[in-house]
Amino acid sequence: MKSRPSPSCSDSGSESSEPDSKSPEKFESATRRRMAANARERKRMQGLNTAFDRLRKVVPQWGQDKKLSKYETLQMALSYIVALNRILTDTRRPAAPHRQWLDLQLDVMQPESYSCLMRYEHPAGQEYVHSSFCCEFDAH
DNA sequence: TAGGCCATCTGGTCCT
DNA sequence: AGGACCAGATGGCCTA
Repeated sequence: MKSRPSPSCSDSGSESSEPDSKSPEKFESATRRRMAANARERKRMQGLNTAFDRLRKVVPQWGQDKKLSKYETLQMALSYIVALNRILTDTRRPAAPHRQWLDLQLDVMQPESYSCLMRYEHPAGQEYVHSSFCCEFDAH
């Protein structure tokens, strides 16, 4: 959890404009609603981040030192789905060996999609990291 | 130090 | 009316 920036008014809901123009009751009510809305928004974003974390776990990743950003995660998921779909629909190929997906993936991915990842120098140097994909193939 | 990424707040809009 | 969702603004943290 990060420290809260709280630009003007942390959790209190700013209501910076004319607090005197409302009755204290209304002002309090508005403040409570704002705080509740902030809490809901926080919870919603936490749920979204949880979903991103789950997505990161099932998406290929080179190296474990740096986790994919949200944008990179979405790009990788998209490319991954396309690659898997291609494996499934390509009738000319025999069942792909475990690592063949990488070739397919890089084949499918747009340069702008993976350029941010290429610093990992995958093939020669590092072993790409992915668990669920191999599990999928092991299961079949 | 600049730039990227992120968490949080906030106001607007839409829906129930 | 109130909740969910969204996008913009803001400021903190981290890395090159």
